[in-house]
Amino acid sequence: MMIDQLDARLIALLEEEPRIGVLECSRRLNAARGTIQARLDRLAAKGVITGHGPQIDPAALGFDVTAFVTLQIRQVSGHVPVADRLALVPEVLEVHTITGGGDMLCRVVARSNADLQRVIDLIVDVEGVVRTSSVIALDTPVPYRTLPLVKAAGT
Amino acid sequence: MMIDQLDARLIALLEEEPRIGVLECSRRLNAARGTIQARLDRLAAKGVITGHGPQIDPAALGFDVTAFVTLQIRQVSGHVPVADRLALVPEVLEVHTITGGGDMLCRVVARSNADLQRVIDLIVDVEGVVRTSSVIALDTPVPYRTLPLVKAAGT
DNA sequence: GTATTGATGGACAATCTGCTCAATTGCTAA
DNA sequence: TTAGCAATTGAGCAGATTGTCCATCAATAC
Repeated sequence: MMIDQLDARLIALLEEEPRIGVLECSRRLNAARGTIQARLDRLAAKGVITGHGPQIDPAALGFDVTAFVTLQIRQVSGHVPVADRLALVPEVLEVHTITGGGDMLCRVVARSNADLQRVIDLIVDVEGVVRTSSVIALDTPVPYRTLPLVKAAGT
Repeated sequence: MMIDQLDARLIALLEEEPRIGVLECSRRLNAARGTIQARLDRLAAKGVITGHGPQIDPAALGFDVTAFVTLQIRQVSGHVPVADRLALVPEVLEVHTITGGGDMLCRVVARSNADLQRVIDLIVDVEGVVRTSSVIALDTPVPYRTLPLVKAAGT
């Protein structure tokens, strides 16, 4: 879907100050309230904006350790049942299937390095998982963001 | 930081239906409005809730391809300048330093596989980057989520 | 016994929302 | 050029929500 400058500025504005309402947005962007409302509805309808939920920092909850676990699975049964099992582990935040022989990559968090071992054991125990290899994220110089992308996409 | 059941239910509620306000939350959770407001303020103050901005789906903007690029950097100058340069690329959504010899892992998106080549070239061109190896995310059986973690953390 | 913290219920004015309407603008196609 | 369509605009309205007070109360810590 194509978005224009107004959309991009709207998203950027909401990203920076989410508390402001539609009316305030319209004032800041020099547009009518109806326009802003229409834009937001469209962006939501097209799936660009998937939600407005609160963003949670796992580290603030005590899950200081983030790791990326690459796992090799048995090809026989496919990856769906494996993904379903992985989804049951709360510490698994994200699962992707990736190129390179039906393997998967998942992002996990844990309370400590020792706790990470427990989480990894949970993953290894999943039926169909053959082997895992994990790397620990030491630091996150660039935390997840989409703003630059949105600005770049705004035509 | 410790959170209790009420906090967890509050976050879960907002995650599922972000549009509802504080008042509606208090009704659904059988608590006073002031309580909910205080909880939200505290969660925000403690850094558990980092923001309420709109969540953007890069795929809906035309960035259908997601890849994870592991990169090896020259140790000499450290990773900070490299991260700074990577942050300038809009398609780079996230950068971590990881275990395994000062390497980095970044998540990138692109409009197509051909476009991914362009993005990777941008990364390779960054001063200090020695080599890259990337895996493409074919599917995402479990998209990024924190809800199960929050529920598990709620004491 | 006495602070302290968090929860509660109530109140107020000011503001915002959802919704509708009619007029206007900008752009496309005939 | 002109007709037509989609988007934008400005305006209005009733109802709901917000921010911000306050006094009270229960549980906990000192």
